[in-house]
Amino acid sequence: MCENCRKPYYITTAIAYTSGKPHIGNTYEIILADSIARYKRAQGYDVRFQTGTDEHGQKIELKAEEAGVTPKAYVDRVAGTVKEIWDLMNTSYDKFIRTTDADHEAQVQKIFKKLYDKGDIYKGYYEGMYCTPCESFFTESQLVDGKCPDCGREVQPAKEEAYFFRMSKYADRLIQYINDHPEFIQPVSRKNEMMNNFLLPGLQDLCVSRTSFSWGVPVDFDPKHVVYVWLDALTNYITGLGYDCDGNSSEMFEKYWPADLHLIGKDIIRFHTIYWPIFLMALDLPLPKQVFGHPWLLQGDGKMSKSKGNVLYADTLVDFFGVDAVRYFVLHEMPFDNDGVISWELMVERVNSDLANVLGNLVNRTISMTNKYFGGVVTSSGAADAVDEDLKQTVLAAVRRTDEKMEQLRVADAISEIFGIFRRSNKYIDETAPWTLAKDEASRDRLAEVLYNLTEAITIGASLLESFMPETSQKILAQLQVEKRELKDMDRFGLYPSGNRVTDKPEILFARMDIKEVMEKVEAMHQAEAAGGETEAGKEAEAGIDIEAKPEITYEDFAKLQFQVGEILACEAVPKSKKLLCSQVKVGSQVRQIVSGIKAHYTPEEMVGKKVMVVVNLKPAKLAGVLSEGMLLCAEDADGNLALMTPDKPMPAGAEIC
RNA sequence: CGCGGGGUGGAGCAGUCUGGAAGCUCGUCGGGCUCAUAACCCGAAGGUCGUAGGUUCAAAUCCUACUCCCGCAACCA
Repeated sequence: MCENCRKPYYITTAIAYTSGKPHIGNTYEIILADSIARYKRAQGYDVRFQTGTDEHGQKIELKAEEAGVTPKAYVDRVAGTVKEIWDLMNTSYDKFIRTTDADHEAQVQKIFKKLYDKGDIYKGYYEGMYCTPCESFFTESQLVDGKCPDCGREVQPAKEEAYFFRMSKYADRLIQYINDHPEFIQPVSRKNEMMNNFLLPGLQDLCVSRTSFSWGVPVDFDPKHVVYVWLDALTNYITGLGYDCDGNSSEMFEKYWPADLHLIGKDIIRFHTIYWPIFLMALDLPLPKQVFGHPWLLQGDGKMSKSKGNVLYADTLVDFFGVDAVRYFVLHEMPFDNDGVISWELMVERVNSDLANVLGNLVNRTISMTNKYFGGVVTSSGAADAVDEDLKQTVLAAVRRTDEKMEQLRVADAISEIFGIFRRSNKYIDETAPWTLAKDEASRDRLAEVLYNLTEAITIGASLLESFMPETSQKILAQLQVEKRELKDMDRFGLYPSGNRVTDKPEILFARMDIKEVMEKVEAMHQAEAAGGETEAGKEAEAGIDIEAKPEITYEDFAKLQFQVGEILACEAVPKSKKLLCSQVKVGSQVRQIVSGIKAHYTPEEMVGKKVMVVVNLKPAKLAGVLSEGMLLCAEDADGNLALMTPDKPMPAGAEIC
């Protein structure tokens, strides 16, 4: 039974990007990884579980600037928050790597150099259309009417020096590897996606350096370049083990590499199943055995928005429900390859029905009866009955099926199997009706046996639960006053020590919650945030919205613009577009067609008849193939809500605005 | 024809690859029980499996077209 003993098992999560506090969707991944890591340990593996943070890049540089701190100070703070949340969620990682760790950075530089010397990385040019004020490159297809999509100004063809990785060189080997290892990409549906969209059409070389920002690992032999994201981020999986590309890797690296499982979000599957394997091939290292792209956890009540205050964070949820309830929810509600949904209502429902009713109540009633009828002593009397068999078989089968599900990484299904034990146990109580047995002294042995079977079933179920809800598992076992049952001993029913005594004061594991009260508390919390002015939304409400200031202009500049009142005569949605409405606007004696991105805020019917503010001398442009001769002006709030500007008093169409 | 995912009883999902009596959890209604956290157990109602065709003895499942929803992309003049 110990065929897995001490076999190494290396599991990683993606490293979290330190641009801000991770929300519950990000937190899901570490919890999922933790449950797998714990289960593997229970199976006897010598597990190493690594997580961490990705701390470089332009976005962080900008965020730090906004916050008025150095990038390092900024990432130190966010990395601290990430770690706090990971710890709060009781995740059992062995290593928390940061891409700003000195040893990681040093190794990235060596790897970059080595691949350059080998000829896999070469210096080239990143070509495209460049907008100088925006400091951004765009491809032809991104341009709007030949101009910068951000600011609308002229762009110039430009080249930026950059280093590239020769992906094409290894493509055939990778295709071969993926075909030979069907289990490599999970779920398998993603495999075809990668093959058909990227590998088979031919791989582009990957840009691996940047000169446009400096917050990154410098290329040591060409210091105006910094290593661009993937070569820096992905290598954490090996540098965290002590890899050294000069051949002085640690023992730990030799032991744990290749990784058994990279657990990542479905959005970065491409990088982990194409670029990462190719980097490893270039370094002559074996490839990870499996990459699992898990789905996403989405908010139920519309899109997340900071200003709406409905972004869910793990620590907020923990305040309401407790750590294990949150762990249970995200693990159980997440389908294998579809996105899952989270909302306050669903959270309360799961806590009440699964945790309080099915599990908590079962433990409570079992212990209560044991105390009431036997002074807390659990005894196997041997007075069996036919109904016992089904209970035992259900429990033992659930153990096996949990194992099968975990083997397939179907964690949600594994938990359901465990809860099957508790559901069956509740039914068993009804079938045996202990309170009836208690009335007849003659059935005292039978009563003892029934309670013994229940206690045993719960012991097994609670022990299995350790990987998913460690604290709850411990609490239950503590109340039963028994050690955790090892996985290898779960092929038998009846190992609970006969004559053992359970606690005489059982505690409620999960209290039922009232949805109305919870929603009231949520509402109060949102209001407190808004009123406190501590959140960004609060500040906006109090002080108005600050937007990025543009350079001062002269009156001549201003006078170039011509504004007039326009009357909307007709309006219709632009076909095949999501945001655009096309209006016929009367300005003076002429009618012009204007396209506006306000479909989400106004219906075509609402538009008709409105007097609006029009920029009339803007060069006409095509939007979604439709000509637009001008622009309707709107006010926009921080959420992107739009309001058309209309005259305060009646004005004729064509009246000049000055 | 931009890419991808999805439409299964009131809610959330499984089943689709490998066609063969439509299933799970929650909710609702009725009943039972009283050890327990108004919890537990049993039963019932409720579904044209997005629409329309096709293949087949048989389609939620395979094929074709269409439609709606969600991400991303693209347009928010």
